[in-house]
Amino acid sequence: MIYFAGEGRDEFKDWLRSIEAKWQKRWREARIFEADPDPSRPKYFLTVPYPYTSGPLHIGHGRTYTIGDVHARYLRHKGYNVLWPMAFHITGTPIEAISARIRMGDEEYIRLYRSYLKLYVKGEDEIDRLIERFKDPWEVMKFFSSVISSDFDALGYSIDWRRRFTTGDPEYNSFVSWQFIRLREKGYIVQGGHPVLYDVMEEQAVGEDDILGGDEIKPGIVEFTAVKFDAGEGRYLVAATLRPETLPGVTNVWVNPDARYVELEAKGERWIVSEEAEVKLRLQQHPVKRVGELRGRELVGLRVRDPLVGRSVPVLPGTFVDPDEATGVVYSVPAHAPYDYAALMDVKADPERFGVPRELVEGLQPIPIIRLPGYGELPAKEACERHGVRSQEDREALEAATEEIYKKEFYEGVMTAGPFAGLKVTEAKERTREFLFGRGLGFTFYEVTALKKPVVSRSGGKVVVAVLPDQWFLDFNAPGWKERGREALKAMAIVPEKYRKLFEDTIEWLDKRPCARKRGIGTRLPFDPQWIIESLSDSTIYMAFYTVIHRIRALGIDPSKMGVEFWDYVFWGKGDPDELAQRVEVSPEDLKGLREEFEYWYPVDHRHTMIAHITNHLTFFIMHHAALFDERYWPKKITLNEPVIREGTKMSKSKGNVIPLVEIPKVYSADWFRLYSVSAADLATVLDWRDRDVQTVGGRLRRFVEIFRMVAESEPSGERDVGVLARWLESRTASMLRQVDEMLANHRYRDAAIRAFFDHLRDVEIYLRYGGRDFGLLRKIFRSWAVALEPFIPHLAEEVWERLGGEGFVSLAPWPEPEEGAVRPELEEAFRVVERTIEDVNKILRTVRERKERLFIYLAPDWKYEIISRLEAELKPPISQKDAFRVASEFLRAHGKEAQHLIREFVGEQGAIRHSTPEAEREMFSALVDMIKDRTGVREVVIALPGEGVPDPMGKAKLAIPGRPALYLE
RNA sequence: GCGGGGGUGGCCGAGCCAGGUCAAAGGCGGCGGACUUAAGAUCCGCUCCCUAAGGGGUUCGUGGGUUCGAAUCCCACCCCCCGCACCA
Repeated sequence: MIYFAGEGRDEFKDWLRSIEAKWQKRWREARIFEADPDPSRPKYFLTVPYPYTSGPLHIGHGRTYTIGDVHARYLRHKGYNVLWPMAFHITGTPIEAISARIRMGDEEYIRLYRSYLKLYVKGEDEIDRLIERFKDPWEVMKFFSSVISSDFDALGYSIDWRRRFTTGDPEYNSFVSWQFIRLREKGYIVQGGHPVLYDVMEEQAVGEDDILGGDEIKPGIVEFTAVKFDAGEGRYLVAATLRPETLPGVTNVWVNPDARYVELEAKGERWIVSEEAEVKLRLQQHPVKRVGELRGRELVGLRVRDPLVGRSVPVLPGTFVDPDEATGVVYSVPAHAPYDYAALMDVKADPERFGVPRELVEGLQPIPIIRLPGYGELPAKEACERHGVRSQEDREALEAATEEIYKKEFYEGVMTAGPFAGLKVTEAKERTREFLFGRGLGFTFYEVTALKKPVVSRSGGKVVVAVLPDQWFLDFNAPGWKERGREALKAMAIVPEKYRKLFEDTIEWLDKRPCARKRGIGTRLPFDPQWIIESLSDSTIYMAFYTVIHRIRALGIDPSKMGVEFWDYVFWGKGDPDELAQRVEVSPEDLKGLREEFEYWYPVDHRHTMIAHITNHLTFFIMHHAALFDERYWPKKITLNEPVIREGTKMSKSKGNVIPLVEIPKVYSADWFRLYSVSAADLATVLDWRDRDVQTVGGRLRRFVEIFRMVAESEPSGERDVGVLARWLESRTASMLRQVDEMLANHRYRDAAIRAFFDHLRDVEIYLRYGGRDFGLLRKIFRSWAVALEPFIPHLAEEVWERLGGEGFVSLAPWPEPEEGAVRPELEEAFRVVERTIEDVNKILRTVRERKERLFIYLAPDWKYEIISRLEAELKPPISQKDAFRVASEFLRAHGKEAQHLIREFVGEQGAIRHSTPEAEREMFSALVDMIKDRTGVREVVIALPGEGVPDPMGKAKLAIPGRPALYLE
């Protein structure tokens, strides 16, 4: 029979793959996962975020989608009409950037994409052809969405593909336009200034992946405080600092003597800054005009006045000053800034060398203004000494010293001078800024920060910070929005619950968020079409789009005719459907059908994804639903899973240890992967992909198939096994069905997979080895077992189901509900009693280190079970000996010492004596004699039932207690 | 720094919310055995320390506390990981 596993490993894998392909085809042909409204059944709308189609997915994605699929499949068994749709995300810059780089001939990228293509297509020619096509972003997206959907099919995901779309489709654009128009009407969208990284050459904003060195140098934006030092006659030397609170300690101002400075006309004033700063000021929306140029050294000796305490200080030369950092002018606080301290000492030591008149610097002394625990008056001096700073050229040592002082003073320092004396540094900093800004004496100056400078874009342009004056924002702090968001969250289930706090905090922390960019793929802002809606902002309520897109397409509605009224009607039920129908050129019935389908499926019952999405996507998902929909359409539940790592290390492109999803069915198999990825870790645990463990799961899977083969090929004898082990296995099956049901309902996927597959497989093995061979019974068990296994290993389950004569697809079979009384706890406990006894025997054997041939097992007499039942019924911990003796007094009278011994045992264990019924224990021991022999290695096992007169040379029998028979080995 | 999550036996990892059945599931690794010409696969046993009969001792980051009883609750401390945005 061809579908059975062959002998070798590869044959088994081949067989698995062949049945997987077979069932995938059958599911597709029978369209069993296409979900349509059915008022007769409860609906369940499950979504997992659509993938971004810039490259192949990996097993981390696979874990998340598999969990979603397991849940969808489980709920179909529970009678739900389950909708699980999928689409593809193409919005934003990455896909466009890929094409741009391939067009530019970027070797690194071409190599990367060739390696991706190799996963899917054969032949260098074909790869070349595709790379050529990838110069068009649409082709990138088309290719990857197509292969990703094949990957999903190959893993057996039960997706309704009719609703598939991409976020670049015209219908989607119309939908997102509606969303933004309505958000704006509600006052949730505002416009304002916003700093961004900006390529001076290309004259456009850049993201991290547009920057050379990309993710390694971590480019960012930092806020300096520009401080205007009055040079008289309307001229100001504009210094910039990260520590405005140190202004009271200023002793001088530094300029780089060799750098070029410019004098700018700004708001009726003259500002002096470095030449490099000029363009930055302009980009940051300061209208400036160059009116003069000068060398840094020309400024030396100039006296300027600080705007806070009004001290007159000289301008001095500092070679450490970088003209390309902020304004290229810094003020000096030698008491608290190591650079300033070192530079000041340099100048004072040898003024001539710096071309400074001695009298200009002679009197300059550090001015302490911050008290710092653990330091003296001059923390900067101490830090310089500790780090071995010899001059202002010791960059490395100075950086270290600066970092030390900056951090310490920021968090621990207290001002001792100036208008904010007595305040903490953090507070003084804010107050100083307010003071300066309020009086026009300072402003925020944005600068690029990075681990390595200079920061240059991939196209070679210098990257600076620009302020966009007309950036569009989602204003999460708009009146009422957050309240609704909090309410929505409150009503929602979060699984695992421990992540709820993070959602709550994220909602609080949300402020204005830029929601559009000038580049990339996506939907244009309807009210300002030069902007393209940013990719997280256009993916917040798209689950609603799934409910109708397939119908819109089937009806052939022209996207350009839809307009806001169309979506108002579909989602809000607003407007006159007859009139609208005419406008979009469909029948009123068809239009109403759209509305009805939306109403049927909404709200989203369940969204599953990875925890990384909490602080962005998922919170927006909640917020936008809160903004645009009625309470009854707010999402009901979010479940989350941690990521996947491999052999203890993170997967990353650079390490080359990423396992692409497409390889899974080739190297392993769909069911194998599914079973492993669900059983190897809880939702809240990082899944460590270990090949050793994966192999173990494969081995178990194979064992399952072998047993199934035996069962399926067997001729049912017609004779029913009524032995205790058969009854035990039936009970185990019933309890498995109950437990797995409950576990899956509560998203305990790992526990469910272990119980349904591994534990139950072991039970079946035990039955086959030590019990009977009632194949009729086993067939029955396999049939309900197949349903419980179907969410995890759907292909194998279908095979089992079909082979055993199940009707239709097991994927659609109802969950088997065990009859009342099908679970027999006393049998299951009796089995455990036997297992524990085996452990005891082995412990004895190990301790005595002697070969023993024969094992006597003496079971306790009925009256001992009666004592225990009585005590259990009447006493709860803490249990005193006195109470126990009182409760069991009649037994004490009847059985004396032996009863006393038992009661003491009970008190000692505080009632925790695990046992079954006398009948079950006796039957089970008798039935499992062979298992006891196998596992202990003794040749003969004698089960001594009470009163049977079995020899008891050591008088052990009286020590027997319920759940723990007495033992004698000889 | 702020916010969040954690620290369990050689390793990974359950248990902790609802304290007792916890020397602590399961897997991996290791050791021994069965099977086999052999290897692999599979199966069985063992795998903190002591122990010549199922016993005892010491363990769940560290130190205290609550309790008849703590891996589980409380306090303090130490250490690790993640997020801090306009980016998918």
